[in-house]
Amino acid sequence: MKLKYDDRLDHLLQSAASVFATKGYHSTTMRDLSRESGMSLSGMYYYVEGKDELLFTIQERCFSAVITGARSAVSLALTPRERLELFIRHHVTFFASHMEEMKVLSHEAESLAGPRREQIDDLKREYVEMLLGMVRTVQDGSIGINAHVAAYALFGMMNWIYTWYDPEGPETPDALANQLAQLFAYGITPTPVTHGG
Amino acid sequence: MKLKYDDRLDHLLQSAASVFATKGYHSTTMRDLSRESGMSLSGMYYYVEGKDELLFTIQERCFSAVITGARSAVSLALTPRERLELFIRHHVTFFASHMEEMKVLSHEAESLAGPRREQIDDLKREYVEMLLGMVRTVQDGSIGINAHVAAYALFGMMNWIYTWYDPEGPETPDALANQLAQLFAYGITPTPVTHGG
DNA sequence: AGCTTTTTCGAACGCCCGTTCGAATCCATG
DNA sequence: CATGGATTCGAACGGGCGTTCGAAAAAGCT
Repeated sequence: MKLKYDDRLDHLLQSAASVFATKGYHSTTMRDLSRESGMSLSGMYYYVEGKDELLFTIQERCFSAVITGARSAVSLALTPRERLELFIRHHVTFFASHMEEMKVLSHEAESLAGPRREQIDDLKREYVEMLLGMVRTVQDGSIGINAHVAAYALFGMMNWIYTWYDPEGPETPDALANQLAQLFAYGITPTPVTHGG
Repeated sequence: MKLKYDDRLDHLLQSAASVFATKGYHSTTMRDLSRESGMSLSGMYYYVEGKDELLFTIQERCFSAVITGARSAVSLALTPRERLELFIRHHVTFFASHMEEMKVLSHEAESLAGPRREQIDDLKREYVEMLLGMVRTVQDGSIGINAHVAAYALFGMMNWIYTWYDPEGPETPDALANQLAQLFAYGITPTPVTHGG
């Protein structure tokens, strides 16, 4: 039964992500996490080095999943535009179905320091580079909006989700993803032709 | 010399905004603020009730300035589209020229509690309602992107600025504002006609 | 059963936090 | 110079924080 350990760790990480998302990393105490996870205060230290390793592991696992998922989602695209659209839809639906972890990833980006912070920043660079490439390809040399500006604007409208979106509300994650993809491609102006998707 | 008091308070608020923006509200200690402002630890309490009043006042002043500025910027518009464009340009340029306060406003939205939190939330509702109205008017009954989704997506791409934009960098605040306005209106696809600005 | 390894946890430690308070200092006036 | 309100601040308090540690308990093994 070596699963026991991993299960307990997963449970702790899940509880921690939930509390971090609600109260914020710095206002969350180890005693909060103890209460939420059902473990004793000292018991948690059997699974984790300390509070910051908890945050790091949540962010690292979540970000890795996002990147892996994005690569796989995008791989099916036939055109640059479709690649971009699939990237957006993956990011948004992943976000909507992992709100707590994604909020912790987005909102607590500056809460880590040292090597752990750098490791997460490396993942971020990788992910940003991925989108930047797609934006450049779609723009294809045309000068209009700077690729960096466009990429960060897109991340902004996608990551801001955690401040207002309710997955249980009227807008399904898929519908939300579609609207953001369309908005980024064509703006609020209603598209003349909705291209299959 | 009654200006002395107001000047000292402004100085304290400015220092606090700077430190809050850099370290985050909860990781900032009153001793940090004492060091940055040059006042003594206990001396600050002559000007302010406590740490949370400091955050509240920063947010309240900043948000009020944003709303007032937006109203005035928008009042010159001739068409709904121009209203929206002026709103965006005002928000982005204000953001870029008050990065510290705006970061504190955007990033520490959940750091207050109780009546103070509610008062800031009231301002937020007012501001969101303002944009929502403009979006609806521009859309003019067309069904495409939900107005709420569009409005929050726009706030997302504008407020995300604090995570990546460097006002001293190659992109001037005005240029950034133009690009975001264009992006929201027409998407990444280069516009057939760039309308004045 | 006994022995070893894994897992739990109560109790405590040292530190730093926000805040208070009374005394010291400043400073415009009489 | 004397007076009194405005302003500053050193020192301290109580409390909560992250973390540690050694012993207890549970689980695995022969």
